[in-house]
Amino acid sequence: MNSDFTLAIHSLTFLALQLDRMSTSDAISESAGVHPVRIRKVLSLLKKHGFIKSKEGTGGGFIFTLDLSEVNLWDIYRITSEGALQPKCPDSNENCIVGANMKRVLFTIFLGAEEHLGEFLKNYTIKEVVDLVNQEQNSGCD
Amino acid sequence: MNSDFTLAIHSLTFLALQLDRMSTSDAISESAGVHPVRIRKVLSLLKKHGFIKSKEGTGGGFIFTLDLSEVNLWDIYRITSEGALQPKCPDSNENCIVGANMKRVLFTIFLGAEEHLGEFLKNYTIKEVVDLVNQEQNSGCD
DNA sequence: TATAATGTAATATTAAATATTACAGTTTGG
DNA sequence: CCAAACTGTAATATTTAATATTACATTATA
Repeated sequence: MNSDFTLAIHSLTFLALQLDRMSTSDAISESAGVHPVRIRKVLSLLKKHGFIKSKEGTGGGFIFTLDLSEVNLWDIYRITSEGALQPKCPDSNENCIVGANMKRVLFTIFLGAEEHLGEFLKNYTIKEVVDLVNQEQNSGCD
Repeated sequence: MNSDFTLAIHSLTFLALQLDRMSTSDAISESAGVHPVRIRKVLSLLKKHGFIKSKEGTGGGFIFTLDLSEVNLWDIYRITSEGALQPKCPDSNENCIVGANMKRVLFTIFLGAEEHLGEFLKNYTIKEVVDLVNQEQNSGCD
């Protein structure tokens, strides 16, 4: 799995603490420790789904559009990483009953696993994540 | 996540269909489409946990030691891939409240997610996987 | 109209997964 | 007892996936 999912969570949490103004991809990337182009890529997905809006030009950036408790981690997972749990099996031997069928069997099992994971992730909205971040010791300096 | 987990499932399923004799890493690797050295590495983990035993030398190989319904996918996951769900966050900015705390918050959430996933994986034993493989259309040729 | 931003494609770099090679140790059968 | 067929494991090479970088078009603002 790539880390688009956690980057999306990080970005939305960042935006959640700046609800009154736009944040640039540069600012978010500095917080997350990744390249700003990546932030823009991930956020363009979230924008498509209406979680945030963006504005180009001077004073532009990204800003939350929904209520913090309207966006949960399962929503974000599906947008950024659906199917990522699926193992990338090498082509196995079609002449062996195991090789010929294991891929499909695993696909079915992992599909169920992802759904199950979803039930867990639905329990966390961005609001909860923000609360957890605030509860942690380190209050940062900026 | 690497595919040691699915390789382990594949290997054990292979062994489950050859309960009366030893299977070599070469035979398993042909079924799974990976290098035999990798099979030996993964199986050495399963051996440590008593799921299988091995024998060196002519006529040697690997063989199941437990009942098929004694080994479930959560057992196998923990042995081969525990912690693999955890995202590998880059070092984020300690001067930002989000950057400074997100890593710990995500760690906690993903720990719970993995536990939750475990509850799902416990429902599948190797016996069930074997049944599913047999139910699939393609019966192989070997 | 210069500047500061997003949007996105193309390419380069880095890191992770996997394969390969090499070889020591074990068991078996001739 | 020795050659052949295995496992066990470390070291290295290769491939693939993730990420970063560059480049530049587009949009907005002052």
